[in-house]
Amino acid sequence: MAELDQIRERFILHWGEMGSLWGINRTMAQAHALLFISPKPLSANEIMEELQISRGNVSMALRELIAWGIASRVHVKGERREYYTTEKDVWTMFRVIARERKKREVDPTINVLRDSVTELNKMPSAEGQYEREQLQNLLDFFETGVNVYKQLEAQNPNSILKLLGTVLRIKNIAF
Amino acid sequence: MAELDQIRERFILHWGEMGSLWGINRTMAQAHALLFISPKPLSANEIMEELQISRGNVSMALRELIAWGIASRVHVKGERREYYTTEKDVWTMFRVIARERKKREVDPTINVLRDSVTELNKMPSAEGQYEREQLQNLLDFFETGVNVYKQLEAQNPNSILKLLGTVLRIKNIAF
DNA sequence: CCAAGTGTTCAGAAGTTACTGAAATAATTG
DNA sequence: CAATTATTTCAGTAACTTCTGAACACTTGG
Repeated sequence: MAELDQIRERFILHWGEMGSLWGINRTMAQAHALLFISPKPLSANEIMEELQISRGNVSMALRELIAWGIASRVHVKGERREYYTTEKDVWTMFRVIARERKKREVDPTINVLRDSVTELNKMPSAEGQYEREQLQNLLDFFETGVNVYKQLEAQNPNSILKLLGTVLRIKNIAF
Repeated sequence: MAELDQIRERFILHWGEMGSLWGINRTMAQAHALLFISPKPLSANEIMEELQISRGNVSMALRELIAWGIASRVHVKGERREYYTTEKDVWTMFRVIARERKKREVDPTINVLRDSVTELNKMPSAEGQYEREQLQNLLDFFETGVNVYKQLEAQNPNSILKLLGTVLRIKNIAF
């Protein structure tokens, strides 16, 4: 049992570190890891205890996870307090994260690039030539990415696997 | 000309913000943006001036960019000081970034997951059942990702585009 | 309608990361 | 080889982010 706890803890700590590298705060990532490997929904108190953090911090981390769409409140019958759980299917979880990151990061970037290119196109042709090209290339890259994303978004996890399988097979033939 | 500067600045600031969200420090991302849209290599002095940051900060940001493999020193003939430039091809740039992030983030995660699953498999079968399943799923996900990455890594930018094209077409037939 | 349990918010404290500027080091040149 | 210029390093500080804990709000059971 101590063994199991140790493995859980290692995973939780690691996931927390990864979160930091990804611009997600450590506690939030840890709470996510904890919910992800817990067979049952947990109460705020249990999370508090497991992660050794304050009540307020738990409340904020859960709020954020819910805002991201990867955790949710669960009512347990006959229980007064709220319980929390997280998306358990890995593919769905990453799809949700991808959607959110696209919205927060990619879409605004595309807007900036599009506006910039439009502005640059209005300018005397000699000026800002190089800048125009580079920003256009970046824009094309992001737009291609968004197209691929949109196609994948519509698939269920199994279809995605099949598609990936196809890509890999094609590659093997071609090279 | 003021117009052009304004567009450059907007892009640089935005790229800096994106960097922060991605766990890359703002200055580093700004320096990268600046080099990316500059037709010619820039000296540390010029970067300092453009971004209004200290000499030391420029030095550190460049060191990091070089460590990531997306910027490099350039010797300009007859010039004493060093000049710096960045990978100008967008696809190559993202390939380099992907390789680096895989090394820093994905590989260590896979190691943790693999070890954890191995440990859990040694335990009495009833214990840690759920944890085992969840970590195994996560591991499978990352391993699939790495496989896809490895296939794509070997391609030149054009092949990647073709592959993506194929994927999108297949999708249209299947749905 | 009070006491106990739960959840939220937020000001300030603690912790972390980024930046400056000065000193050290290195490279170049007359 | 001394003077000049360029670059790196790093201690200390500034800026920013996260976390705590106390105040408040709400619910429920007695």
